[in-house]
Amino acid sequence: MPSDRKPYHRADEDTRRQALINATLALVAEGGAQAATVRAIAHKAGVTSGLIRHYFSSKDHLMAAAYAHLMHRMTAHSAAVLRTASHDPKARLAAFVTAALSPPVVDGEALVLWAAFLQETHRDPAMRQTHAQTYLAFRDQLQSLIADLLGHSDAQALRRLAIACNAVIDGLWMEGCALPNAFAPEELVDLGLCAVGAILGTDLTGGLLQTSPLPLTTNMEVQA
Amino acid sequence: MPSDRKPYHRADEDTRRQALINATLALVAEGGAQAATVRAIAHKAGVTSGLIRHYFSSKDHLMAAAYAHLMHRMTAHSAAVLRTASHDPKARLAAFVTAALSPPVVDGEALVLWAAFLQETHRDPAMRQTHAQTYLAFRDQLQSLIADLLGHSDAQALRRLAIACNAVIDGLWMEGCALPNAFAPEELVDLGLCAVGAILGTDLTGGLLQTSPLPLTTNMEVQA
DNA sequence: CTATCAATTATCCAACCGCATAATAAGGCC
DNA sequence: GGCCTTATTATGCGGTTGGATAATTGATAG
Repeated sequence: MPSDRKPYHRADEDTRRQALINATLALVAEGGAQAATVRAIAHKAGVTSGLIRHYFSSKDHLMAAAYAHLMHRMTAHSAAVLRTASHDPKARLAAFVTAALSPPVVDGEALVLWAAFLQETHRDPAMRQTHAQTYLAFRDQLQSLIADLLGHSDAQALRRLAIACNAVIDGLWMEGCALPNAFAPEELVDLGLCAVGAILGTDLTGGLLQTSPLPLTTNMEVQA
Repeated sequence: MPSDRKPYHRADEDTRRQALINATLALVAEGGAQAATVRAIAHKAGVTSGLIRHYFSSKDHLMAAAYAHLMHRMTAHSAAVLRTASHDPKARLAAFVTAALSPPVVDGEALVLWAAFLQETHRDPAMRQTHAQTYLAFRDQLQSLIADLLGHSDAQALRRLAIACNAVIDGLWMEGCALPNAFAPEELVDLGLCAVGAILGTDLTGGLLQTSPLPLTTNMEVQA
C-alpha cells in the first residue's frame, strides 16, 4: 500500500517564514488582499495550509508580518542610498529623490500592494503603527535633507517645503507605478528633480537637462 | 397564525439602486472590498440580500456601478467648479487646484475608497476603463488650464508640467485624506497653490500669502 | 540502527460566501 | 373592493473560508 502523502523536507524557520511572506505579497499584488487566502498562500509557498498556523498564530499575523517586511524593504533601500551618497547637500537630496522614483521602489506591483495594505492599516492597530512610522520617517528624512540644502531652519517653512516635495514624489511614484509604460526611462526621475528643484528654488539636475532659460522669479519660499 | 415576515414598502427603482450603491460605498470605506458582502450591503440598505440581484445582475455589477458613481461624483465636482469660474486663466487654474484639495474631494473616506477600488480595476476590464477615463480626463483638464495660463503650446513641455502639477495635487490629496488632522483648514490649498505656482513659475495665490521675498530664479520650465 | 520529537501533512468543522428559486405581500388599476 | 403585477422576503444549495486537531514523516541524537 503506497503512501500518497506529499513528500517534504524540513526547512529553516527563517526560510519558511520568508517563503510564506513572499507568497503572501505575491498574491496580494496579483489579486488584492482577498486573493491571499491561507490555501492560496500555502500553495504558492509549496506547503500545505496547516503550516501557516505553525509559523504565524493567525492569518492576520501573517498579513501584518508581510506588510512590515514590505515597508522595511522600501525604507531600507532609501536609507542605503543615503548612506552611500556624498556629503554635498544638493547631491544627497538628488540621490534621495532619484532612489524614490526608480526601481525597485517604483514598480508595477508596488502601488497595488500599497493600496491593498492601506485598508488593513485602518483596522489593525499594529499595522497602523507600522504605517505611521515609515511614512513620517520618510518625510522627516526629506525635511532634514531640505534643511541641509537651504542652510536655514525656519521650522514652519521647512515643514511646508517638505510636505510639498513629498507630495510631488508621492504623486510621481503613483503615476510611475500605475502607468509604467507612460514614461520613458529616467523621465520620472528627471521630472521629480525638476519639480522638487522648482519648489525649493534650486537646480538639482546638475545642469545636465537645462534647455530654454525662461527666468521667472517664483518659488515656494517666496510665497511661504 | 401571525406572519413574522418582515414588512416592507416598494420603492423607486432609482431610490433602491442608489441606496444599495451608497451602502456598498459605505462598507468599502469602512472595511475594504472584502467587507462589502451581499448580506452586509443589504443589511445596511435596510433590505434583504436577495433584492440585490433584483437590481444588479451580479455583485460584481453592483461594485462596478458603485465605482462609477464614486468617480462621477468627483469629476462632476471639479467640472462644476470650472463652469462657474471666471475667464482669467490664472483664476481658473487656482480654482481647479483649490477644488481638488478641498472637501468633498479631500475626505477621510475618499482615499480608502480609491485604494479599495484600485485593485478591482486590475481585474475587471469595465472598471479599468472607468479608471483610465476619469484619470486621464483630470490630467488633460489640468494640462489645458496650464496651456491657457502660459499662453504657449510646446506639447512636450506642457505634458511635463501637467504631470508634475498633477503629481503635486495627487500627493497633497493623499496626505490630506490620510492625515486629515495634520493640516490646518486651507493649508492644503495654500500648499497646492504655492507648489503648482512654483513649478509653473507663476504666483497663483493672488499675492495674499506672500511673506519674505527671496528671489531665486528657478522654475521647471527653465530646466525642461 | 533505532528512538525521539518537532515539522509537516491530512482531515475536519463551523461560519460565511454569492447565487438561485419559491413564497408572499404591497400597491396600482379598473 | 377584488385582482394582477412584481418588488420583496424567505429559504436553501454548493463552494470556500480561516482555524483546530490528529496522523505521519523527516531529521537528528545517541
